[in-house]
Amino acid sequence: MNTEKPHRGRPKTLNRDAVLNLAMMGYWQSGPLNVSINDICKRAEISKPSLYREFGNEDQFKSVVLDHYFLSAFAQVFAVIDQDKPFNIVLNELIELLLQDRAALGLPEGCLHASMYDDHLQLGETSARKAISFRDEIVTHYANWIDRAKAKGEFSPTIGTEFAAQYLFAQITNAMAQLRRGEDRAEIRPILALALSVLK
Amino acid sequence: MNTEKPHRGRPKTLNRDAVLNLAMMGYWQSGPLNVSINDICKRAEISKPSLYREFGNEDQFKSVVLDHYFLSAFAQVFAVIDQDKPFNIVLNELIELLLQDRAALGLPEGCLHASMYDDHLQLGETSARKAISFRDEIVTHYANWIDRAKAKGEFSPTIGTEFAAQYLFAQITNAMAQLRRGEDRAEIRPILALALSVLK
DNA sequence: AATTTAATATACCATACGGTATTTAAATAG
DNA sequence: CTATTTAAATACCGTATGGTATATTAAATT
Repeated sequence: MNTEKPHRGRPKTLNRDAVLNLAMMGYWQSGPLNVSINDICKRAEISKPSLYREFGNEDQFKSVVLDHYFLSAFAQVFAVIDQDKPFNIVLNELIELLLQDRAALGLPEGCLHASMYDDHLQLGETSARKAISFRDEIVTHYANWIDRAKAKGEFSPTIGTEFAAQYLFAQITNAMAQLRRGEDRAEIRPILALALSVLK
Repeated sequence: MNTEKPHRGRPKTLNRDAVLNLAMMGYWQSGPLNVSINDICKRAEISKPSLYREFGNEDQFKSVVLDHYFLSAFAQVFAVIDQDKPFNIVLNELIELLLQDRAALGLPEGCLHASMYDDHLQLGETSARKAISFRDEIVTHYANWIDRAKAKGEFSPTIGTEFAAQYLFAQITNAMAQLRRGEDRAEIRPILALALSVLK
């Protein structure tokens, strides 16, 4: 489906989605503070004014890239969590998803959102707020999952839901940071598994 | 004690220790990637050539600052661990030390070594190697502590020492990262406590 | 007092950054 | 064909970076 209706001026050649994908991969791979606008323009073969016209400034651009990541890459995590399976099963599937071999899929290590949340104090206002608000969304999603598990008697009612969700987020963020540092999956997996075993 | 023996040329006015302290605080506060040589020279009121003459290049300088941090700030951690007290007691004291109110002491949040280890892929060769080698030293120190606890029957013999030490390092690094992000101690403490409770 | 040595400060280098003023190209509307 | 609208590309701006060549200054030795 082509939604573009003929406009008046010179037709745009900038492929918004392609640029977002490329930038997402760059930030994901190298960290959101280690890829410059110049880099992105060079790799996307567009001019800087084109990027600025389309996205505003660097801060707003990063924010949109984070949106893009959240929709395209993070959705899988929610898909696993939202399954109607026993808590422990889903937890194991989640660990496997997070620690799967990325190189084989052509994807960078770690999690772009985790990196942006980690660096949010050095980011611009727009992207920092977005990173924080996505964190809240993720934690809430975890909390809903835990509440459902509690209702099914699959989760200890003595652990507060909100706290358990924050704990889950902290442990997963930690594992993602380890991955991004290039640590070995074989070392990360048992650490994450042990840390999350207290929720079983 | 004044170890300086009269040299031939102009006497140096650069106070090496003062510069190292100042740089350590800067890197500790803002992260090792977010303080420039220009910044440090301005704040220390020295010229750039003076700093380069004394320390080589930025990478080597950061490496020496990390040494300085390790000696001056990290020693407390080892002091707590090396106490001859029951494992659980020492573990609690360690948590308290790590999560003490830094602002009251005029110290930055987080841990400079943890930050440098976290960012070691973006650092120069010398400082990256030092960060890694300090990590190994820390993990070894943890391992020795755990072995002593095992000998006293205060630590489960079913958990591998090396793995437990890595787990400890990962959890503490995680808590330090949370502190540096400005998260609330009241949220961090129970997370760390729960994660480390599996070692009891 | 003249000379040597080493540390200092000034001023600069090339490079890269985020961001933009200005010109040029491509389409539609009259 | 001309005017208008929109997007593109070139070339530039000010600022900051890590790093250094050069000149100057201050002490110790001769």
